[in-house]
Amino acid sequence: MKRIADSTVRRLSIYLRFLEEFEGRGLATVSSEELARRGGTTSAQVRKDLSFFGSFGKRGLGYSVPELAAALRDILGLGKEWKVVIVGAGKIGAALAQYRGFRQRGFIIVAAYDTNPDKIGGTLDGIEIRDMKRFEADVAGEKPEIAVLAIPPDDAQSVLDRISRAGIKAVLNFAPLQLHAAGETTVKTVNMAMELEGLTFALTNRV
Amino acid sequence: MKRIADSTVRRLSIYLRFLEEFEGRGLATVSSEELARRGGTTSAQVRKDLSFFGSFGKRGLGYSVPELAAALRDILGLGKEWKVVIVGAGKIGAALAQYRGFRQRGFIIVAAYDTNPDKIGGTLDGIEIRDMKRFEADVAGEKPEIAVLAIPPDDAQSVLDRISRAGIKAVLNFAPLQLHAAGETTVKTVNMAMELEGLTFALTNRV
DNA sequence: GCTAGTTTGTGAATGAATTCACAAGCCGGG
DNA sequence: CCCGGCTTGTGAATTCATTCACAAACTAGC
Repeated sequence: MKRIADSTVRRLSIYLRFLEEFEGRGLATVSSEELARRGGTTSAQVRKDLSFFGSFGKRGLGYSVPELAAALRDILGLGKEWKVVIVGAGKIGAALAQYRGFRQRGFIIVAAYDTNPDKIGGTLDGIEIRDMKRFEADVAGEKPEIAVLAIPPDDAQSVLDRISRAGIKAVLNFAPLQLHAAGETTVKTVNMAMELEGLTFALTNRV
Repeated sequence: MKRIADSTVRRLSIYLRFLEEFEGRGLATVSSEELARRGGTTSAQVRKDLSFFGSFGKRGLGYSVPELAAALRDILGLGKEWKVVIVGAGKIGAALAQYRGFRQRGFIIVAAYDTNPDKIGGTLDGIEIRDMKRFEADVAGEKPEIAVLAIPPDDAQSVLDRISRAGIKAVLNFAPLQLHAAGETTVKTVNMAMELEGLTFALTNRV
């Protein structure tokens, strides 16, 4: 398979969000022009993005909303449920545990892990907080596909290695730190400090 | 000023993080090669990124750690303190309020806003939760430069317009939604669902 | 003060992503 | 069943970002 750019995948997510809105409103078809307007891009971009995966529209008509939505869900791997574990039951972990967007899209949070004895045994919005000591054994049994890393930066790299060795191939990292993924593990980092600096750069270097 | 790519600005943030680590360890100089290795890029990329802003190194020697750190702080607009308001005192707002990385980098959270009477008057990690009704008047007086938008998606666009009209030119958006910025306001969106879909795409379309 | 060994800064070359532009295909009306 | 009006899908052109490669500049050692 041809390599697909990250930026393309991000846009597919955006298109899917609008398609689901249109689905809810019962619209039957949509044009690349309409999707582009909503998503802040161009119609050519929309068509090019889709063309990497096939041909989903009808000339003169546009795209069937439910068909394109289904195709995008399939492309993005949202056709199945994914099991997620949260590593780190601090404030960020807590915010993520209660985030409704997860379940809505088929992400099932199976457990949270921490090393703090005061937290272990408690719950986070109904999700069990387990001892990190059990991590490897639990992963071997439950086989979650995705880990969310929400711990302070100091231990983040070593815990990532542990997650990776346990066999989890996808990690969403919230530690404010550049992590190096081992083997075939994919890491996406969400870094608020970096986004903020993007803003201050824009404020400072205003034309 | 020549337009600088987002990707360049992100890398500058990363370099700065390493430089601060080196500063803490008392290292005097660093080469583009070393910065590249840590940041997961190439030495040519590091030098090119810096070259957009000037010439900071010494041939044969590398870069002075404190000098380059200072230059990057200056470029990224971190030389001053920025006042931040949090709009939405839910779980995400709470997680952000206690995030130490903010203050560390000169971001002062002046207040949080909400419409829920049960929350108004309370605090979030020592930060006052105010009635959203006061928003415009407060902004006119306190002049915060940055707003963090942490509310459910339904009202996000209208609240963004309100923020923008109140005169705030930079918004960090956590609502899972594509927002359209009015006028000269810059919006950066952090969207966990989108990042997760990047991961499921990678898991699904593994080569 | 000369030489060997580094490392920067930057044009030129390459590679990647976006935009252009238009033929091909579809619909609806008469 | 043909025509006019749309909209897709996609090569070609363009723009943007990264990598290459090397002269210029510096240090250290002798």
